[in-house]
Amino acid sequence: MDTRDILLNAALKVLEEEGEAQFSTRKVCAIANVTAPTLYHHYGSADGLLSAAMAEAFGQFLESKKSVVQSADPVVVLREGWNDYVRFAAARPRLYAAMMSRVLDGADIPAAEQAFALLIARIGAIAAKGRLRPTVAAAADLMWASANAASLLHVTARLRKGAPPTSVVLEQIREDALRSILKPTTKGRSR
Amino acid sequence: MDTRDILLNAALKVLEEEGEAQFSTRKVCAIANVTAPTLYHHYGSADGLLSAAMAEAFGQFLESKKSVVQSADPVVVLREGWNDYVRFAAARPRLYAAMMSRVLDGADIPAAEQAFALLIARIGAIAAKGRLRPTVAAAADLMWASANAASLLHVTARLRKGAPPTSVVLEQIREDALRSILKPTTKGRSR
DNA sequence: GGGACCAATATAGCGTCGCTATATTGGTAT
DNA sequence: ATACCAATATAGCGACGCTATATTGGTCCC
Repeated sequence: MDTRDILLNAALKVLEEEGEAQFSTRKVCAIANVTAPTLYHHYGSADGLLSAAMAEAFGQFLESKKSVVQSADPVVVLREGWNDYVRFAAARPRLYAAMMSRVLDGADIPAAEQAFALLIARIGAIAAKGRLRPTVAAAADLMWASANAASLLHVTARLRKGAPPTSVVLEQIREDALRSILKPTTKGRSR
Repeated sequence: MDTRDILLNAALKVLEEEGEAQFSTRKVCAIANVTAPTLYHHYGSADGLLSAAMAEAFGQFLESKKSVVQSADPVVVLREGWNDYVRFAAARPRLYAAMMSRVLDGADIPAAEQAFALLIARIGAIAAKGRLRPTVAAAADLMWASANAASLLHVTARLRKGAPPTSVVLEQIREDALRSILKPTTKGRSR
């Protein structure tokens, strides 16, 4: 593993274990056993390293979403993608929070846009089968919003008296969103 | 207006106009025409001032929510509260993003907890009329998540090709959430 | 093989950040 | 008047992000 990757992994480790607030170039350099200019040689700035780490996280996550699902039913694919998204946030809450903060800050993260594009493609597949009720764009907004809503419940457990969301609530959010974008066929929710 | 309020307003100005990333004690001090120790005398730390500013924003917002609604129907009250929440995020996206980032960072913000408590109280009023389907806690999670989901659509317009969410999508999110927590009476959604 | 070149890394230090030890002011109570 | 205390200022510390400069260690060309 070359120095560039060592730095990236060190950054991801800090983000995942301590959160963005504790992130610093010095800490990353110490973990990577490298001096400051090395970091700047490879990543240009602290923000550059941060962006690269987020992109890497988003990229890995995207890859897992692409590969895992293998159903012919586009609704199943969409649902599993939703589950993947929320599982990711639940498993690595600090990293998810950092990514969300960056999105909120208005930074453009290519991997995030690719993930959104993948969502649109998957919803397009549903539309192609004539099973979509609203426009693809509206449906994508709805599904994306609902996945983030569910993720937020995981990450902000503390605000809500430390209680993690029940699986019933999570399924409700997911199925509400799915139901509202799908045409009401008899086997609307294939479960 | 005393020095304490001048500092608070300066902080809110920076947050609203430049975002949390540009926030610094020196910048706030410069705007307030005050030196560093004055800030620390009144707020203890940069984080303290930030928290106070968020609390103030949340407090104003909470006050508007308390006062505006005046219906006897608790469902109407809940819906208007939801609308207020989302309108706030849409009108002051940088401030909303900063607040959300702090919640994501795990800080405990009394005003945010009060807002959540108010939500629980309002849902409790619905439960008292026997119109609630799930538990109050589950319903609160659902409504809170859906309001933040809708707010996120406003704030993250850039990620989604710069398109703000359509009012149709926003209403869909809101009514989906309401429908899923209310018992299916004939006049379930009073609209 | 011996320079020429260039990417990679180190040393050292600049400017700014959050924060604080200390001093000075100005009002208030005794 | 004096003592006290809240409020504000001066000045400076340590940690931060970042960079000017120097040194290493390959790789290519002749």
